[in-house]
Amino acid sequence: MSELYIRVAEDENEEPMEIPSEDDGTILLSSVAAQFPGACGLRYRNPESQCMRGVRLVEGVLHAPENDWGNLVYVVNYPKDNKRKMDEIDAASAVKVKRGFQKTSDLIVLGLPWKTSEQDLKDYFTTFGEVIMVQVKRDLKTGNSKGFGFVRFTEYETQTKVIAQRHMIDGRWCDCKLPNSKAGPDEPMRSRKIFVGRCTEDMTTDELRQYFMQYGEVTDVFIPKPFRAFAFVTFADDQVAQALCGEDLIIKGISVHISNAEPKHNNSRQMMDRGRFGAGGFSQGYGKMTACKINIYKHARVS
DNA sequence: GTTGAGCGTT
Repeated sequence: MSELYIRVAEDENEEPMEIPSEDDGTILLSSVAAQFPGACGLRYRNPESQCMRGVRLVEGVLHAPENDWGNLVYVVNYPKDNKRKMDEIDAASAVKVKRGFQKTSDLIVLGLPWKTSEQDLKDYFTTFGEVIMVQVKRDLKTGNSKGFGFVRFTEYETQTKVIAQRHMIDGRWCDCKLPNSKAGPDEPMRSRKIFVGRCTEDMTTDELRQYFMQYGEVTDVFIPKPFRAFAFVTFADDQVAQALCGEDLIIKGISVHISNAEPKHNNSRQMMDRGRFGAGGFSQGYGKMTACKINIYKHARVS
């Protein structure tokens, strides 16, 4: 069995994507997750019983049912579909967050007509959902609009919908985007990187990547050399990283402890950037920081 | 009194 592709889809009715197998006929979970970030497994509909069946997953490797992938379309499993142990609830909710339940943030509205008022904005955006706040940015002296403003919705779904389309406001096409401005008080600085304590020397970056993939897209794994019994894992989504902090996870039978990765202190540019957010680099109010610091100082200096 | 890609006085 070699150079095989199996068809995988997000949902039974979605268009499948072909995923390559390994030489031994297995499929790596990482191959699936490369196309479907956050995927933690596969399932398929058994043609005989018409029931959904799970695909065997061992150490990040998916095994063909009856040693033959056949011509079926396999469906991606995400962690939120799994029954989870209590101590994994935080991680599961992290994925829920990743899959839609998120705090809203201010959106910048670009291209407003000069005449558009805040009331106009509110009237327009209320047609999409409940509006918390609108602003039109103006010249302080003249009071003239600068042609852009901000809006914030109650529901995250509304925000998603509004970002996805263009808007005709008072006769001009406008765009709503996530601002690239600095993290404000409503959007605290959050690391996408976690500190993985109590690692053993036989854990490889690949294995850590395979393991943490189940919680969300992993963008980096770093194991300091020489061996220092900890590692760093960076996720694409900071909320996944944050939700894992404080967890004790079992990797290769070993209980590792997850905590916040302290920002590096040997980079002047980062120090400058973090200055805006306070001395620690993170916003106040993170109860888990203490445990995190203890861990870091106990093990080693972050470098 | 103008303008048309951008990024928010408090």
